[in-house]
Amino acid sequence: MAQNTTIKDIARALGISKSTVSRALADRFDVKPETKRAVLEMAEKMHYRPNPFAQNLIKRRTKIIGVVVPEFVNSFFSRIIIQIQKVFEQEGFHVLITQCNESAEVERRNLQLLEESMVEGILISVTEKGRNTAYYQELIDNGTPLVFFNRASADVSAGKVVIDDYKWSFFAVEHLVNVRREMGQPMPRIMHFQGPSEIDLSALRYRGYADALRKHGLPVDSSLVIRCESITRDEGLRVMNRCIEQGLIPDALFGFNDPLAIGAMKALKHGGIQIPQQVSVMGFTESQSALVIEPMLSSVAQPLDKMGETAARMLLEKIENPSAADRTVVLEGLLHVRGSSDPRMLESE
Amino acid sequence: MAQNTTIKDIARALGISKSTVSRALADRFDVKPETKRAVLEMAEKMHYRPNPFAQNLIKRRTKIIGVVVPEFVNSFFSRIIIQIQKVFEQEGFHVLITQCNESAEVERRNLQLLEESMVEGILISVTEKGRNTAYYQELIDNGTPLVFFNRASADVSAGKVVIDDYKWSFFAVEHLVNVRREMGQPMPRIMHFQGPSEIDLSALRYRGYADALRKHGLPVDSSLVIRCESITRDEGLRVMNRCIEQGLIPDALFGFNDPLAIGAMKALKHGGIQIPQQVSVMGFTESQSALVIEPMLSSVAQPLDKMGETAARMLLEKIENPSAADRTVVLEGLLHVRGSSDPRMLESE
DNA sequence: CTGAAAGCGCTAACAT
DNA sequence: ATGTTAGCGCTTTCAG
Repeated sequence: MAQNTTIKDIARALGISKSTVSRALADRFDVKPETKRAVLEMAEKMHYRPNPFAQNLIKRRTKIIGVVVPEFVNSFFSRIIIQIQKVFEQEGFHVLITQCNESAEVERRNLQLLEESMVEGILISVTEKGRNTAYYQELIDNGTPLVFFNRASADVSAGKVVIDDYKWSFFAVEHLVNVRREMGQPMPRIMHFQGPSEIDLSALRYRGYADALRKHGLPVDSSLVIRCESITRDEGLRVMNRCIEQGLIPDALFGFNDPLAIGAMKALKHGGIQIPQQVSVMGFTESQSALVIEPMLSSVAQPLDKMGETAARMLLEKIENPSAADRTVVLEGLLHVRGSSDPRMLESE
Repeated sequence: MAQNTTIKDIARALGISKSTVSRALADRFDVKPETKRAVLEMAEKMHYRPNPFAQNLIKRRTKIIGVVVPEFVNSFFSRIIIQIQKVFEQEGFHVLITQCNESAEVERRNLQLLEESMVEGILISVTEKGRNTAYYQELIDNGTPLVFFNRASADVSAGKVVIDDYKWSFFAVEHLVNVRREMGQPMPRIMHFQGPSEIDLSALRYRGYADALRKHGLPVDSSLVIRCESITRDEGLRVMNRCIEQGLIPDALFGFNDPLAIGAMKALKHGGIQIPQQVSVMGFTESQSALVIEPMLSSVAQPLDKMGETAARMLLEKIENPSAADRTVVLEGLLHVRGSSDPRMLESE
């Protein structure tokens, strides 16, 4: 950060006042065109760069927004962030990205960090149900616009961009029921690897699962609902291995997310169990790896680009008009049926 | 961004001068303990938050550093960034992250953006060979410390943290030669999917490949070296499919990176070719998917955490002492041999 | 059209 | 130990 030229330097070099320089630089109408040109030229020549801190101090704007995500090694949030950046950089905003490794404590620290940086708004996908709810509210009350995306806090009134997890879980499980019935199993036993209780979505996706079973006249058997402690491939592997040990082999599996489903597939394949002939597997939140595993994993894809862009625009609106109403936008998902659930899809892979 | 309390407000509330408040807040020794306590209490009560812009304006520091990466959907850079953030947040810095989608033009814009934000330093992994070299140099000359990580620009003198791509490519290919010879092929034909010419590393990894062949008395056959246009799974699939069509089936394949290798595996498997019995496959820059594909992909893992931390500390050093010498740290890789290259590894999967 | 002056919130001499 | 003053770089009245 070398010491830069200031408007004072330009003023002195041109023998005019710094107010005029400031006006010329701001392209105001009340400056003689020649003066304007002279200033612009000199500014160029002297490599003038406005000092954003002096500007912010006056304008009371930072032109920075903050993003808080639970993780970003899974490409899911990375893709959303790319869109967010695209929107905000177009509007001259900087984007401060923080991630909290699924820790509510770090999430809180990140929010504080952003608050201290005087961000003009925050986009957040929450880590744990409830833990920082009061703090989200405090931020909003203190005048920082907040928009939730993907994982929202039910207890806070703010802009939200989500997909209907309940609905798409329902569809996913309905597909599993149908496909197993078409394979000649009228009463398929469908297992669910449930997400951790700290994540709101776990309950939602479970409800979709349970209601789909009920709709099709299948019992909701609690021994087929297994609570996972984390949502990684390793956990999926571990949990499914335990099931296999106990002789608990279902006809289909609906995983809370792709990594869990893929881990389970690994365990099943290792145990000599045929996918999808013996067990149909379905993930959620389609990942890169869904197309790598064999057979390819059926999953619910989410419109990540749209989610990022919608959330970004919503925040932008809130920043420009703080009294704008809080809206909740529900985006559609997309059920991708592949070989892991439906034998008919195997040939095309 | 609500209008916050200022030190002036605190001073007025306490009937003292704002300098004293400032001193008390800065925890200076020359303030009466009671006064200090009173100020701190009042600050707390009034929800005082220092205005960073006023502070920066005086201190001439932004406490922001910028990161520029070519992409971050592949978890590779995400992991490095997490470490970078860890180091800098501990030191009270903010980290501005930008990604350029492998576009040199966007990279340049990002650098300008960071420069305008008056970042105190930049960590960069370059997108394209040569394209912005002059600009990197300009930034350094203008006093912005710059540290390259992973992909460095050979033409610029600056801190660098890399792995020895030549060496580890050499090892990777040597392994392929050995494993094929142990399988009874004295003169294995080893193919290389080369990275795009715009990436410096492409040439390095190719040299490692070629030299390993030479060392073991194998010819470097240019028909076995295929230049890829991008480095995605789809490209790997496309290129290998073309090879198969042409009846060009090697005994082993060394991919520029994991996605290319995985795409190739997909094509080979689809073509009914046995991995590793007929073709041994080796990737580079170990990815998540290496453990998902079957058989699991042999690859060279890079110490991402260490790379992030080392680069961050190097930049920190440069910021604190601009005259510090430019060092280049070469980190060790790790060759992970798995079932995609070595049949003996298949059982343990 | 332009200059002088005030002030954004804060820190740092310089006084006392 | 505290108050006074000046000033960081910029914008914005207010005069002319």
